[in-house]
Amino acid sequence: MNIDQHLLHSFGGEDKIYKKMEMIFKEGDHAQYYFQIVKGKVKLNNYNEDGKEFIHNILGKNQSFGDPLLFLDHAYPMNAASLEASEIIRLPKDSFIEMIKKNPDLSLQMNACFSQQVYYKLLMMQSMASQNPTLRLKGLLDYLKSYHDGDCTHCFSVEFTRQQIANLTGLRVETVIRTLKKMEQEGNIAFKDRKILY
DNA sequence: CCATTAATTTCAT
DNA sequence: ATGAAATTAATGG
Repeated sequence: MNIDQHLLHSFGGEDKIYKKMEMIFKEGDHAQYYFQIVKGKVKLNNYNEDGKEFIHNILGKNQSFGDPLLFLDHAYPMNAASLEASEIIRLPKDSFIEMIKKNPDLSLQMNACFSQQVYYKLLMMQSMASQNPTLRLKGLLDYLKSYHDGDCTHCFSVEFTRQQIANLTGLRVETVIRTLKKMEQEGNIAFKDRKILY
């Protein structure tokens, strides 16, 4: 979701600065704000029973996060933390609801966003259910590319570290490296420096 | 430069 | 085939 900054401000949205690696909300918290990134990157994650991290998603400029929880009476099922110094607009839940009531078109836009997210999450889930690391990586790449507008082959560059990719797919970093190498040989992906082009 | 962090390789299982 | 540990490369001050 990407809502006009001026509109957010006019309903009481405030700019908040987060330092690198700062917690924005954590699992179990009750949703109180709508969050939209102006600058920086945010990850949504969980830690499994033996402390390994699983990343649900990494969001950037003009993307919102956690908004589904504003419509539910549930605690957050995951954490949100900044990956780098970030600027985020924060709008209190009640004001957010007010804003939507006064701007019905937003409601429609949100439906479109949620639908899109559910759709791609479903595709992701199918890929992640596979034991085959190539399919998991391919699933992630397709998912990431869906956020990206352009549609040329091997020109979408993945700006994540190998470790982050591992945490997004539930694979080990070595497996990611080995599998990516294989995919490159098979022509599925290309490399520019060490970044993936898909 | 040195320190930190990421990528890759090695090695044991 | 997989992951922990060691090594090498890059990034940032």
